Amino acid sequence: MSEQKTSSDTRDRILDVAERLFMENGYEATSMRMITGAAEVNLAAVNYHFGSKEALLREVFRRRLGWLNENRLQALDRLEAQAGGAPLKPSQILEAFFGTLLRMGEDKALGGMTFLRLLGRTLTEPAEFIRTFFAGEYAEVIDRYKQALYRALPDVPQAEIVWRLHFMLGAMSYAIAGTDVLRVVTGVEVGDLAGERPLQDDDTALARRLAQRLMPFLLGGLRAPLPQFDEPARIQKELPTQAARESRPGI
Amino acid sequence: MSEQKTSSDTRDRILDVAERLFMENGYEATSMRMITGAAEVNLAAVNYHFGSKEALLREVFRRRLGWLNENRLQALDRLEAQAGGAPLKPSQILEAFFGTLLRMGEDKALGGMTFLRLLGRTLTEPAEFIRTFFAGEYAEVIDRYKQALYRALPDVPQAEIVWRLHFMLGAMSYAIAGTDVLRVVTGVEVGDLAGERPLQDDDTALARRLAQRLMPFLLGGLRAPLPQFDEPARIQKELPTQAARESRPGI
DNA sequence: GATTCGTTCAAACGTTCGTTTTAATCTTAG
DNA sequence: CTAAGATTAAAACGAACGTTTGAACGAATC
Repeated sequence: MSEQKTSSDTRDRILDVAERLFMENGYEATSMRMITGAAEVNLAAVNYHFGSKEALLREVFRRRLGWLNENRLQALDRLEAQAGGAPLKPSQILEAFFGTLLRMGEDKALGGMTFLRLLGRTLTEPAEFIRTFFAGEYAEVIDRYKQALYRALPDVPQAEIVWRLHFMLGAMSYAIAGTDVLRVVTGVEVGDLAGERPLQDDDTALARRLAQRLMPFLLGGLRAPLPQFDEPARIQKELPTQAARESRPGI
Repeated sequence: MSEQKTSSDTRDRILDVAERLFMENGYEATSMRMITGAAEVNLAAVNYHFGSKEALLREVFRRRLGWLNENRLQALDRLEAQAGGAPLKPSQILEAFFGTLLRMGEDKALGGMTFLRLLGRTLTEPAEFIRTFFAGEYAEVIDRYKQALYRALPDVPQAEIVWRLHFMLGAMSYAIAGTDVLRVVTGVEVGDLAGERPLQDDDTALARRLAQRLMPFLLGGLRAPLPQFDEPARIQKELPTQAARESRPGI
């Protein structure tokens, strides 16, 4: 029961370095020797402290996602308590979900933009153990927020809400992961491209600006008119079936 | 057997198999032996026909992106000719850009959803040779469409348009790549999750449904109200500076 | 029939991978 | 201090990686 409270310096240095290198190179292209070399620890230290490379990646995420999803649930709890049973506004829900994440990008102690970029890229990684891990980590949060959106938008078919949640996750995921792509390929900053003043290489400013621009976009997409189908007419409004059995990864 | 191998038979089988395996496993996690084994060709055939594994990946994309971006430019040419000098409607521009792509998902001869998923996933891969390749392939198309959007939305700061283009690419990229993630992790189809009738395992239907739902979302996001900045006031409308020096990957 | 040339083949190349082993070192409670 | 356990160090493991080699094949050309 008593956790070993070693708080090993080696352990934390490995996690910090792995977080950065996985972000820069991807999981497969990052070798144990690159990690232990950059962290200035022995090669065997990773297997000693974490067991395997896969377990290392999981731990890199666990220490961040634990905080993230806990705070997301708390934010939703707070909003629902304030509303006193009434449905929330979509903007409140998005702010709680995406705002909590984007605030991590401004805080170096929570991983900063390094972790956000890693997360954005890893969500599209096809490796099975990664998808399984994310599905488990996100199951509760996604389900809670989906239910909140169902209540907030009672006139929108639930299938449509699921799709749009999917789209929103993608916009944010790619926007985060892509800013670095842009930087590397072009050598300029996103805001800089269209004439804005350049960013100091301060991730805090990037995270804040990203949040300010992403939120209106997501809200506009979420509340867009429903699509017109060219297929034979079919029921647009589904029952709130308990089909919420699924769990899926999201950012 | 009467089946006769033409000189390009091996080459095409390698490309088709590589396209599928890169999509399923990612570039790094797909070995030459997996590819040549599944294609039932000799291990050395890849290096003989393409030169290297990197060159193989580039060729997998080149044969599809050539068609895609050519058709995108033609679609834009057609619209601009019809408009006779007047700005296009944002919906027309999005339809030309994203619609052309999504139509590839409905056509097996153009790669179908397999290629779309591969594209969506590869765009976030951090390997330098991949980013460099995409930047070159997309430079002209992105620039043309960006200019069209500038003209279509003269009151929106160009920096904002660049950001929103970025968001739209992300929503589409992740939506495509994610449908398979969803299928594998949960064993159910996206539309199925919220009570819709299940899809026959027909990628054509998935591509069409995706397009019908994505387009209103993107349009809603593109036309959303501009963000309010909490930073000191600064100029919102930039000059059409020739900062269009950059080229960047997009889906 | 012999020659040529593009293609396929089996085998091996050297390197790097994640992991394991065994010993040395550090930390700390009795 | 000493014994015991936790951590680090150095070296090696077998497997898999992308690539190269040199010979064999097959269908045209002379």
